[in-house]
Amino acid sequence: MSGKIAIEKKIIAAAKLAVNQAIKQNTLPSVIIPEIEIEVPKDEKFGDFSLNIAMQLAKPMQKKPRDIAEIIANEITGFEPLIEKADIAGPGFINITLDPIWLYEELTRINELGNEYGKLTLEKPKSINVEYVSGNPTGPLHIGNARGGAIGDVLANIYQCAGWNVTKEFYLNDAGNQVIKFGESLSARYMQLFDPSYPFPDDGYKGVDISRLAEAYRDENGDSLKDAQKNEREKTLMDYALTINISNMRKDLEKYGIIYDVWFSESTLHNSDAIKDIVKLLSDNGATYEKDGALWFRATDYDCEKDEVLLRTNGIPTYYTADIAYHYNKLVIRGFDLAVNVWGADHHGHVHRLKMALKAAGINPDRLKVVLMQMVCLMRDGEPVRLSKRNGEIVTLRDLIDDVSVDAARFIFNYNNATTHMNFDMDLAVKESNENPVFYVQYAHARIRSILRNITAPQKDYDLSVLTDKTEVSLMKKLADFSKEITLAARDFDPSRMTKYAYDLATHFHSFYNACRVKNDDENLMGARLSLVRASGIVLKNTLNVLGVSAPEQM
RNA sequence: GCGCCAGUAGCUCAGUAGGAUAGAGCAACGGCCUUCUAAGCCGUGUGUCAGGGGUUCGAAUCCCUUCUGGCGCGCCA
Repeated sequence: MSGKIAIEKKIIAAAKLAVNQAIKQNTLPSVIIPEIEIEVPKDEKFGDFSLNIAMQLAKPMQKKPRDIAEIIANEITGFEPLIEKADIAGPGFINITLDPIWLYEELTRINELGNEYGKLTLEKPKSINVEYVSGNPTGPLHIGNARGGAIGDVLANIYQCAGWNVTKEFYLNDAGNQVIKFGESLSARYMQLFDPSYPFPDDGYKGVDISRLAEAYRDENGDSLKDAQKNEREKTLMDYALTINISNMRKDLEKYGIIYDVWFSESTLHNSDAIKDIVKLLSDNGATYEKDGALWFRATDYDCEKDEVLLRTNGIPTYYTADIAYHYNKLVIRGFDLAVNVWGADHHGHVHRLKMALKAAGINPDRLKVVLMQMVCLMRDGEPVRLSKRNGEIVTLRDLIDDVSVDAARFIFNYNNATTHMNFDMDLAVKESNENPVFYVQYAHARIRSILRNITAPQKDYDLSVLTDKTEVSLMKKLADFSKEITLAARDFDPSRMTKYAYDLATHFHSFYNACRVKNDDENLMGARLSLVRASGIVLKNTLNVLGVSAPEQM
């Protein structure tokens, strides 16, 4: 444990002791003490940390908050040597100013730990499965998958950094209606190569990629399927095309910086007893009934609007059933402590249903966390680009990373909260100009590396207490925030915290760079500043690693 | 109709478990390189936090309600 979290814990402990001491000495009345909160004030003139405990105690103690604050402030310095002073301000805040020595110690720690700095270690690491993108293999990955990929991959990295055992997983929807439709579409396009009037199914996939796959099969294998049974033709073309599509998805995702630990096929659930087992479990728990020849889940018993079909009249399980079996596999059979899914917001209706089915299966629904992300609106020439999957007009992940650097795409997709509708400006992203925040951050890193290349100083212990400039102090404070940012990003399932932190850190570094010259006649000052530059490089690079964005040596 | 997400500066968005005077970037204007990367820094101003109630020492943040936008409510996935 290092950084700001450790310091905050120390201050909270001291505050607790101070309150108890005052109660013991009868200077404050004896009441139940709420959990003590600590925060960093926005304005630096209010000190390093701020406590609001006096305001919270005002009511139960029936005293003025400022009076309580004064008593606590007088006691607290005696319980924690790092506290330089404790002031009272405003309605009753206790503002804590620390001895800056903690910042110098933190700087030393960063430089000692390097790549390992900020990584948390848990006594009992929990296991987490992060599932993201998870597209249908019936077509190429699109721009929405690109956002989900960036969010999920970074989220997984954050948990890794926070000390969890992480599995990155892709759920391949290679079963069900859409795959059958895929086969029918391929078959029709294949037949049209020989007879242009051959009918195409109304609800078929109209994308050009389908025609290309049919052509590719003909070019490789000739016209032998022309006279085959329809079923056989569909099956053969489907298997052929799925293999190609899945391999392309894998390649595109790797290019995008995403490497999965597990590719999980939905078809394995159908081909094993997994679905049968989950249906039996739900039935044994009394959560199902038969109606109209289908098997239903009593979702209305679990706070849902309506019941849901598990097995259709024709005996084929629905997507929902497969998904329940899949999550049973994750949480029970493979035993992950937590399953996190990144889904498009258009699937939000499915979240509660799935959780309730898990509950009916005897699993705590809180062990499933779904991160919903809003749709991406693609902008070109200042106008929204209308996309229609039905007509085959989509912008693919491959198109995107052919135009935009992977670094820019991953950073921009994580720059906003997942909950915000996002405008992705193609022109801006292609421009790769300084309007793009990722270049600002990478430039800071390149600058750091450049300084370290140009200036060398003998290895020795410098007196870091000469780092007193306003920009130096706030940069050191920002560096110490790293592990707290990881903790909060993990707590809130919010990867956008890390891009914001990276941007903020870059700003603090640039300000320092402009205010303080590293190269210096004062040997100690130069050495101390080099330590700060080196530490900034380490933390910035560690942050970029979590984001899966490169940290360039020069630009 | 019911449900989920959102509404903050001209635009794109932050706002840290309710905290002190609501902030960045872009756009506009002015300053800073004979010295470590000017893809940078510093300064100048902008708000009915969608509207209305409530909760309390304190609300952009929590609750209720109205309005606006996006999405969902299939024996599709």
